This record gives sequence, structure tokens and C-alpha cells, in this order.
Amino acid sequence: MTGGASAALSCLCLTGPTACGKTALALALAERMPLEIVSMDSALVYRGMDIGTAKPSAEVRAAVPHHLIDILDPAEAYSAGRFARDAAAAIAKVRAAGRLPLVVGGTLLYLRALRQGLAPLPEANPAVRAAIDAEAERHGWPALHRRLAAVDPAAAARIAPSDAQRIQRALEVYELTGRPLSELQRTPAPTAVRAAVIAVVPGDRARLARRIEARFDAMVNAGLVEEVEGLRARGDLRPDMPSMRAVGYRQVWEYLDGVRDWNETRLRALAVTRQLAKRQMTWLQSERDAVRLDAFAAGLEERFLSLAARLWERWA
RNA sequence: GGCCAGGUAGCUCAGUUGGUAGAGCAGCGGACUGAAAAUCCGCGUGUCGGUGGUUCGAUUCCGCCCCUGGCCA
Repeated sequence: MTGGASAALSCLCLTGPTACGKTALALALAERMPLEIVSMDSALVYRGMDIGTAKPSAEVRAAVPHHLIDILDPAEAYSAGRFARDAAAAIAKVRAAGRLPLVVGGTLLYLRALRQGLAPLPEANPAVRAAIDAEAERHGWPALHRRLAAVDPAAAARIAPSDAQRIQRALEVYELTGRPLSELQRTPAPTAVRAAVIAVVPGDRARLARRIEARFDAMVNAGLVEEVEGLRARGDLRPDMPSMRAVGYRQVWEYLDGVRDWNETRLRALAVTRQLAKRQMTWLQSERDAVRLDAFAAGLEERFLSLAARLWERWA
């Protein structure tokens, strides 16, 4: 940091939809600058989930330091809040070592949490969630939505009666704090990290779909099914845990359960990956200051390298 | 060759007792504050296989033809 005590941390961030080539670009930049990579990916945090997450190999990680990869067991749950703290700490550490932090990943909620900070809300509470689930089982989510409307009309107005996950979170926050989520969310976020953002986006969606297909088939050849079989064999993982809901893992898990045949499983996995990419693109639209690069344009790497160098000089 | 069952949205199918049709999935767009690779919301014109006929009107009824699957020869 060059500023005084009030200067925020700064970093460079490389993001974009899945399968757009973020990792390759990051490594190319690492050859030219003394950088360390801070992963911004909700699936790479889990140990033992390597193939389906396209996790950077051990060799790559030996050559270029990576942070926030393999920090959790798949039985645990990560969160945007933990990411914001972990990433800020990693960025500070890298800068203290005189190196450059490059945040790389496609979990755009995490990018927002990092840059804008999160309102001070309580963490997830398994007991409270279990109680809410049990009640939903008996009365249905619309009933819980009505209950939410009674304690937090603003949140209820924003959340669909069918959006179980958000209804649960809003009720959880209310039970834990006695105050409405919508009110707590208005309180300013304590810390935020300054980041110059570069986004690699597909100029051609059909081409991205083809790349997703090729990558999935390569993952299967590399042992994706066996990887999931191994995870299931542990006996303590369940399909509704955040780790096992990851794209690819969930579908292969269902395949092993006999839900659908392999051909249907493959098509389903490809579809959910395309949908993930689409959601990532929607997020990116609200990142107005991100500089976009076409993932399929000629000379992408050169353009990225010079842009990164320029941005870094200006921001650091 | 005969009999039977089908041919309706990109896919799987529903439906119209005759008034030109609708679900799921895919696709497209969007939302998003500690599960986010999650969760949720919105968007449905397609020669209703082809061709003749009956009818005010046929995707629907009848004839013939084509295609697919099954059974019998």
C-alpha cells in the first residue's frame, strides 16, 4: 500500500464466465510479474474436488503461489462472508511480501462481497436452518414467506414465495438478531477492497458451449466419475451439501444414484454449465467498471498482459 | 404383404366431444448481501406428417399416401 492508514487494499482481479480461459491468462501474467493468485471460486475451496472444478494442478501451484484453494473439507460449507475476510487477509499478506495479488475466479457474489463489503449479518446457523426446514416440510414455503412478511415486509416483497433459500436466510437472520434482514442490510459494510477488474467474456456463446462440452468430456476421461464415486464412498457427504451441489458433481452423483442414464447425465451437466456461464454474464453486466476482453479474440493473451500491466501501474 | 399403435414447439409428450393448441426440459432475458458452480423470476405461432374429401369451419371426422415402432405372415 502506498497511501496512509486510510488507503484500502488494492488488487487486480481477473474474472469471467466458466471455461473462458481465466486460469491460462493468470499463469501467463505470472510469468511476467511477481504475483500470487487469490482464488475467487466457491468450488475450488474444497479438498478432493479437483477434476470437476478444473482446479490448477499441483505443479502449477508449486510454480505460482495460490491462495484459498483446498482450504475446506467437502463436508463443510464456505460463504461469501468468509471469502471476503479470507481474501482481504490473503491480499494483505501478498502485498506485505512485496508481491502482487491477482484475484482470479468466476464467483461473482464473492467479487461483490470483496469490493463492496457485506453488511454485518450473522453467519449461517445449522440449528436454526434445520428448524426452518422442518417447518417448511409441514406448512410449505409460501407459509414461511407469509411469516416473513409479518416481521420483515421489505424483504418479503423482494423475495419470491418460492425462493426457499432466501426465505430461510431472512427468517434465520430475524431469529438470530431479532431484527429484520432488510434493515440490517442497510447498515454500511465495514471494509472493502479496491480492485481493478478485467473480465474475459465469450463473444460467441455457441463457441463457449462447444468449449464447455469438450472440457466436460475431458474431465470424464480424466476420472470425474471415479472422483465422485470416491467422495460418495466416504459415507458422510450428502447430495444437498454446498460442495456436492457443484456443477458436474451433482449430476454425476445423481447418475450414480440411477436417476438418469449416462447420455442424459452428460447433456444435463452440459446444460447446467451453460446456465452457470449465463448467470455469470448477467452478474458481469452490473460490474460497470470492468474492462471486458473477448475470450475468443485473436491476440487475447497479449492484450490481457498489456492491460494488466497498465492497470497495475495505475492502481498499485 | 396384413393387423395394431404412433407421427403436435429444438427434445419428451398432453390436448382439442370439429371453432387453427399447451406443459416439462432445452434455449433466451433477469434477479441476487455468510449455500452462490446455489436459489429464484419472466418469455411458448408451431405448414398439429402429406394430400384429397365431408363441413360455414378440419390439427380434430373419413379416404389414400409417406415415415417410425410392435405383432403376424
